[in-house]
Amino acid sequence: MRPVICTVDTVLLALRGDELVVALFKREHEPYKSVAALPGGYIHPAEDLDAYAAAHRVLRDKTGIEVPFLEQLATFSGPARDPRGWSIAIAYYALLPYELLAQAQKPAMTLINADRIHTLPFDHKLIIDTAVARLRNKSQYSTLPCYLAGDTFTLPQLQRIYETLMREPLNKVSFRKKMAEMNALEPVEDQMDTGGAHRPAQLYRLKAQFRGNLQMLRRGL
Amino acid sequence: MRPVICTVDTVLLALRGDELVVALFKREHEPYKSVAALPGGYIHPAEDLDAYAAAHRVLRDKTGIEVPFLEQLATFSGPARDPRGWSIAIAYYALLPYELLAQAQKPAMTLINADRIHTLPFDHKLIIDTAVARLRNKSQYSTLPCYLAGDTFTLPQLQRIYETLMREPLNKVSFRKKMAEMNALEPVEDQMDTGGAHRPAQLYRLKAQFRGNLQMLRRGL
DNA sequence: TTAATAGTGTCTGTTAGACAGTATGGG
DNA sequence: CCCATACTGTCTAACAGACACTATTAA
Repeated sequence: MRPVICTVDTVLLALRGDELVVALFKREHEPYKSVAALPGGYIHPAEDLDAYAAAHRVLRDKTGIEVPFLEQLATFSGPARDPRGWSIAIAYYALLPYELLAQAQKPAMTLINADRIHTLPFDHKLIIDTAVARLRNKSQYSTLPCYLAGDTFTLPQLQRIYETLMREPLNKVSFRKKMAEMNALEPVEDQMDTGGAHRPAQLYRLKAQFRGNLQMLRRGL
Repeated sequence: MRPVICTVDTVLLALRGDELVVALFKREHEPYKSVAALPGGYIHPAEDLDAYAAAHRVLRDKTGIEVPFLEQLATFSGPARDPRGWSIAIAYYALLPYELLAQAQKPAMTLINADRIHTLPFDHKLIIDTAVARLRNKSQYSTLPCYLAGDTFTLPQLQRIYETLMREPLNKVSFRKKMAEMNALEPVEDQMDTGGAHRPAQLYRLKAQFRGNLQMLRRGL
């Protein structure tokens, strides 16, 4: 009886303008060698404390980045998803600011629109679709989209991020009330947005206690 | 290099009166032989189409029941959770009406209050706590609690189930508006609740298209 | 008729959101 | 001063929930 193949796969997401992109990497090994696919790899029992640590390791190795947000998505399994045999992929999704992803550009990496995925090896299309659905869903009632902004950001910038994810315009007054209600942001003292010929906006950052975590709204946006 | 141990564990939940109970089974094998724990077992690659099918098989074997609702919860992993070595448990949670669970009573099965879990083998306390938190959370905005009622039920019965899960009284008018908004229930023709000396209630059932699925509310209860 | 619970209409306080006003920078 | 965008106060409409009223059964 052949053992079950145990892997982790990660969906690394960022916002490039108003486009949600996912990072694919040219595969170094068979199967599907040199085809673009989600970054993933075998679990290393000798090295990994758990699957979360394995996902972190995979992303660190492929991108050199310590991602600010990484969460388990779901586990995909079965005999057909991997030609090597019956396999398990514990899938994670990670969010990061586009600037961070762009400056760590690796030759094997390509960014593609996460809403227009066509054919990919394994069941990676299904995994990406699941991750995007989860991100869009959680955006309705949590601080999740903050991880797609930089370390500091203005409320108008953040609102544009939410609007892009939710694909609908949001009311400015309500949006600010909801952000205040979550109580997860703090103003950055004496700092303002660089910008054009107009009033600068207050800069904010996630409070330290919420970095890596999420804060939920009782009622969504 | 020893292979990763691949298992599924299932959290079988039911409402006994106003008490949420989880089914534990006396273990047949080492480790923790004859200790009560979550029903689970190895994935059988030759037999299981995927981990979901394995969870269904485990529950069928232990209880003889085809559970009406089964959903993946999360995957737990690491070197310490199982004394046999580095392991993965793909955890599922299942809901069913208490009557169904009670009539399939097996000698190895015990039902314990899901809110008062103390020590259990492996990380089964963590898995149960995660399942209960998920159930309570999804109860706020979905049809999930319907699977704890029988095939047919009245709205007052269903409201009591929601109230038990959410641990707060609900407004009758609002509750009914929300149930209507989800549009997932249909009245059962010409049938009324058996009961006492009072007006009988209309019986409802989940529409066929929603059995095994969930319907979500845009804004919670 | 009474008791008991099912189901519904009405009113009220809260909240979401439209709108328009003020604030504050550069040109 | 003008323009553009940030922020905020006000008003209105929608919604949630309290309350009470009607409906329907058994005894």
